[in-house]
Amino acid sequence: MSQKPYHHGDLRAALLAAAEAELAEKGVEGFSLRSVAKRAGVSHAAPAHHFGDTGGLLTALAVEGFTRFQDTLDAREQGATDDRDRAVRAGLGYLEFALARPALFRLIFSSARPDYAAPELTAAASRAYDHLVGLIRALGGDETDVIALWATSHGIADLSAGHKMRTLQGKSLAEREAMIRSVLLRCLPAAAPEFSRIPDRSL
Amino acid sequence: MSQKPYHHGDLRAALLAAAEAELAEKGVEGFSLRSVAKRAGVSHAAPAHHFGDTGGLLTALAVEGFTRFQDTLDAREQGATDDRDRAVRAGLGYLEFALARPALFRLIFSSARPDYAAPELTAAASRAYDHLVGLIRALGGDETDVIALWATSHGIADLSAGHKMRTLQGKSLAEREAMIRSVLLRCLPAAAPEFSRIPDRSL
DNA sequence: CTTCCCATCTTTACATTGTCAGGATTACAG
DNA sequence: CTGTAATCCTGACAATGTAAAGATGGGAAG
Repeated sequence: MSQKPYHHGDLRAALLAAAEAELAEKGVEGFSLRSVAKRAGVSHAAPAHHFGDTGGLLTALAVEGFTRFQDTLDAREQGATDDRDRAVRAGLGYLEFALARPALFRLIFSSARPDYAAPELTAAASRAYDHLVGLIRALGGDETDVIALWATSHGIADLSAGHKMRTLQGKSLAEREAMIRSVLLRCLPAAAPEFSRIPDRSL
Repeated sequence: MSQKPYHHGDLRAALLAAAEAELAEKGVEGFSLRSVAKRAGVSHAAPAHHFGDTGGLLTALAVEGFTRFQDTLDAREQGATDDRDRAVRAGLGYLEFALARPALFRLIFSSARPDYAAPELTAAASRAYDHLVGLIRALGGDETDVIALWATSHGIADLSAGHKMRTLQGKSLAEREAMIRSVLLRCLPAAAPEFSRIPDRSL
């Protein structure tokens, strides 16, 4: 049973792992379903039973990608000094994820292959969005503030993932973080006019 | 000579036009070279002589895409009241292009298929970047300001092109522009402290 | 005007890919 | 032990990208 069991046991998870590796190597545009099956050591038609077609597999992978995305942001937000710092850290997490897994980032944000009508995927995406809204609400911000933080974080992340923003690539990590911090701070709702020892959620 | 001349006359341009149509319909990920050849009414191997392979065609298309991108921004910048308004209009042009030609936008900013080492493409991209730097310089801004305006403009455009930012889709056009204007204004270098009748380029 | 060269385009061929249909194997309930 | 359904495989087909070799005609050299 250890060499080649006809029934894999947990092929679905194995295929997802293989798909993630394939994606990381070939990118979304070079992704091959048959190659994924080979990685998992299984026939080329095996994925069909679990995911239907290629879109189904990429949809499932996108769901997993969203949770990993959110995990990265959550990890960064830990240790924030206040709500303001927390929002900035979320933006830095956004970039960290895009640089660590650029292909997965592209899959969930810039690809037409996953089925965004799938309830699991819309749920995963909504969770991430709601989290962002929570960050802004804690600062007393409105819809415009949500757009500002999201767009700026996404822009830095997407351009960096595609190696388009060479200005940032040249800098050291510390210097880079400092620049991004100052950029993100502009996007947050105006700070309390006075030195605020007052609780942030006053309104 | 009007029915089927063996020599097309200007096949290269015809293929580029067909490729743009194909891209608009199928997207980058559904792009087919053979389908492009059919559109141009030519054999499936005809593009090879002019562009080498698919990457070559998409590279040439990306070059054309960058010039159209810049044209859209330039058109929007016309009629700006001052340098500050001009930078904001550039951002709105960024979005306008992404919404008008989402697939072309993805091709030049979020695809791995064009060859970004090709000198024509790097030149076209550099022109767009240099233009952005000029906008910020006119406002007395620095590198951080360039990143801020670019990232925010790109984020709004990319998320809108992918229909990810539903908040903006719901709004009317006027309301949408107003929100984006206020977001972009945050990214620009701090305004002159006093009511400025003074020429902007004083420094 | 004729001849020859070569850019242009076609035809043919092959490997790869996604998807479907049908068959083989195994787990599991009765 | 037996039958059923889930799981996985084999085989086939159309579409695709790419390379090789042939067909066509424009244009220069004589």
